[in-house]
Amino acid sequence: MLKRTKIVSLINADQTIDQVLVKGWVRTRRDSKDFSFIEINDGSCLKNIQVIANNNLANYEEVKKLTTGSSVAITGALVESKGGNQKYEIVAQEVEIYSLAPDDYPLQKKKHTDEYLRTIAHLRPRTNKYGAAFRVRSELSFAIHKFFNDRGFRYVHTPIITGSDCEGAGEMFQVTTLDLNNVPKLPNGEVDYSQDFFGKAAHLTVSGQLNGEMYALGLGDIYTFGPTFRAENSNTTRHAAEFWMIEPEMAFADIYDDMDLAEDMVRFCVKHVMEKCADDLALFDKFVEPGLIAKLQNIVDNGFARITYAEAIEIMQKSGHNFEYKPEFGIDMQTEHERYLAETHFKRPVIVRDYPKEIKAFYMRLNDDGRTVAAMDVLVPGIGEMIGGSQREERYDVLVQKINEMGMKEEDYSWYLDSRKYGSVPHAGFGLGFERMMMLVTGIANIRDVIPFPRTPNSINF
RNA sequence: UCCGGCUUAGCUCAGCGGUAGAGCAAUCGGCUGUUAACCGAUUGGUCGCCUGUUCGAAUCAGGCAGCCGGAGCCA
Repeated sequence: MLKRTKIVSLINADQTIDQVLVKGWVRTRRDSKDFSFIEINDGSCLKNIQVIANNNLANYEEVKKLTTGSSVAITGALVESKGGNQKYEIVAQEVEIYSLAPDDYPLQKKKHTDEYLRTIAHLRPRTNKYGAAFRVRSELSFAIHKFFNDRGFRYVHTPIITGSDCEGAGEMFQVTTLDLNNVPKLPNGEVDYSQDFFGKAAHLTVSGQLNGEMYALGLGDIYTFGPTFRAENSNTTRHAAEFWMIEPEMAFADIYDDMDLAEDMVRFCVKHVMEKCADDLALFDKFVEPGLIAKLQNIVDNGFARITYAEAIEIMQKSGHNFEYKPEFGIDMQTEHERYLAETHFKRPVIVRDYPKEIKAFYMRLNDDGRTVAAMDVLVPGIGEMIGGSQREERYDVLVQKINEMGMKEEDYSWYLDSRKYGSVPHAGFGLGFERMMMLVTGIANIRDVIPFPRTPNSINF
């Protein structure tokens, strides 16, 4: 019994083969006088394999009815092509038709808009662009695991459902089994969560960082890579309600180790995808973001610029550029500022560190100047903030003071404070939005197009 | 959530006060080792929804909805 061969193997074959079996979907069919050209794609690579179906096939009349989107299994000989656009083609000995796609198949042999393809997200993986995007997504995921694994980082699975409503990274989705039409109430009118599944209010995680820190302080170097949820009503090209985040955490590390790790990781992943997905990236370079490959090569070769927040403000003040919001020490940087730094001034990714403490989270380590914290953001051309990280405040007293200063409840963080109470060490980490790195690598400008089935406000189809 | 734009054939769009068009797709036919093949014919639309203005509305006005872009929030 002949085994199926994937098209990627046939495209890259080093010699002809007497008999092969390929299975896939018809992309296009062109009839000739005595035979028909059928292009088959099986998703194993961007390229199609061209099949010659001669009119001596037993079911040739059926073969001539093959439409775009139909599924077939073809047995035949892999031979050198007489045409100019491909090295090999298959001369069919047998064409088995699994299923004929009716004439209302929504994907045509032409370019569709991304907006239209979003309305048929269940079928878009059958297009060149989205096939390429999701092959890259897979390869980029693997690159992340490979990078950390090679460096001895342990992969930690932090919880998706969390009982702490104060992870401090945004609005949360509530998780409940209570009957929303008949919610149990306490005498004071508040919801009686003691009757809920967990006996208290529960939410979907917005970050695994606090949990990740606990494991770094036991295993040394760890990372998480999993889904994250934000109930923010954000309607932009770079926000989704459900996205994947990578959060490494290193014990015995400071902000400089953290920046090195972030830069090394991005450069490793970009290089990996450039090597493994060359055809797919070539498609993006041609149709999605002209200059993409040169941009990525620049990232691999030249690395990131590094400045402090104070220097960033100074650069912008001296730039003569007319900002809508005047850059001054103390402001939270706006999109226009981030874009100016990465796109106009440095023209490459830039790491900004040492932000004013007032605009950053409680767990970031207070610098010796007393007014900035050891936080760093990686700003990327075209995307903005791709990574946010920091050295964590390891001093118990300072951390408690920060918690109180920010009006948070100390008792809510008792387990987190334990890590500073017992054997506290300097440590650092960051969070990287996986989809934003996908946007960087593919040039795809909308986050909805780098997630298989994106979830955004008012949109949860498929 | 705020600001702006868009919504006409299956898809991409034109038409912008006088009663609906093109290209592509689809269907049929022709031609051809073709490359999103090519040539010809045919089919296909309550012009997003509701109200109003007008002799007359796809076209003007108001409301609603959906989508897109920008901003905020962030990853």
